[in-house]
Amino acid sequence: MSQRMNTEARREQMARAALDLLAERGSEGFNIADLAESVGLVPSAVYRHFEGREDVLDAALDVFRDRVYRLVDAARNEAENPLMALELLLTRHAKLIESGGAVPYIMASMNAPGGHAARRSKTERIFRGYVSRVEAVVRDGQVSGQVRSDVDPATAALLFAGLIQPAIQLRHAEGERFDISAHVARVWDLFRRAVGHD
Amino acid sequence: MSQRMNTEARREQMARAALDLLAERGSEGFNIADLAESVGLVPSAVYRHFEGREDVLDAALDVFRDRVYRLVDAARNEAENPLMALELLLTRHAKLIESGGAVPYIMASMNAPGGHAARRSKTERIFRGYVSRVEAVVRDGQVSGQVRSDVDPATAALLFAGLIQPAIQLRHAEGERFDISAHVARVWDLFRRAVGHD
DNA sequence: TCCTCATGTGAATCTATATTCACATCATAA
DNA sequence: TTATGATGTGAATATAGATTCACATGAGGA
Repeated sequence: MSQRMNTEARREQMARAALDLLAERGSEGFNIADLAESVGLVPSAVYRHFEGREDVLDAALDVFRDRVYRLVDAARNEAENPLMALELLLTRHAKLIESGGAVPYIMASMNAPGGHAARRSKTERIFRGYVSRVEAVVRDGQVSGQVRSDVDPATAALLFAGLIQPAIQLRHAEGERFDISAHVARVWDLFRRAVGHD
Repeated sequence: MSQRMNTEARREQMARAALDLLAERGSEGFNIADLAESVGLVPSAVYRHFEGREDVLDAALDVFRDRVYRLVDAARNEAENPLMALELLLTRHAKLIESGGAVPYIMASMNAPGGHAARRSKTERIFRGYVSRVEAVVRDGQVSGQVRSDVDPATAALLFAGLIQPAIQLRHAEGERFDISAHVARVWDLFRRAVGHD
């Protein structure tokens, strides 16, 4: 028999493992058997801790949301000023993508139609939460004078999200051949010119 | 019995229908039974014209690719100058998304991991083809002097793709509430400032 | 007109997964 | 030490969906 674990710890472990699997195969390729195996258990054991497949995906999304939001908040706290916060955030996204972390994939495929309605609306909320956090940083930038006041913060926040999204696709498709950090550095210059003072 | 049709016409019809279904439900939710019904046939009839599900998806991607590329080429031909070509292309993307056309969805979910390897590499090629067409327009812009020469065309092309991608997500999630044409107009100003002079 | 092939149909079949269930085993509290 | 509830296991079961197959039918050429 495998190592026993109380259900709270097991849920946590499985949610993280599920997120990793989602990163590799997407929700389409995700299945209970692989999840169970990845934590050294048998498929039926998953049902000791989750109501079913959707419940697992829901928990994985919670993990995802916490990680992403933490990433934004950390960048905001650590940087000296709002623009540097966005730059830091962008480079950290790139690093995560390079290391194959789960965050990037989900961010990119969040929009997949089909699938469970509740799951979709959850990913929608997560994305909006992300964007509104970035939007807040943009507003900070306007207060500090780094960002032009005629820039619409919501628009700039969506543009920021767009800096990384196509790069995620290419990275996923081309792997190492696509130097995402280098791309991000170049596109950051464009973004700064777009929102900053000349 | 349903209307008979020769296999070439039927394949074409089914490929288009498949693309519409993909737009609604994604590849995860796409199934042969619904496809058959949407053209007034019975599931097994699909196999008269396609080898199987993957073959259908492949054909749908061909339709998708042709439409997208045509969109870029048309914008390039119709506009007076490269920057206006990009603006026209962007607004047409927005229109397509508003009308619920299939193009936007696939563009957005193209990166979904999992799934058939051949299909993935096909979507990758399509995306790269799209980006390199946009890249060519950017180069034109540099030649004509509208785009700064220190801008990397590949980077700008990816940024351009990023203008529309997050908007697709929001549109998909929020529907009518998200005014994508208005957003696109605002983000275009940012893009022009990023790549243009002054 | 009659034949034959291409196309359409409905009923199987096959397969991958999720899910359930009866049973086993371990931790721990009394 | 023993009883009990929580966790893990392996063998069913259930189901959705793709795929196959034998048969039907209609259009067009001999």
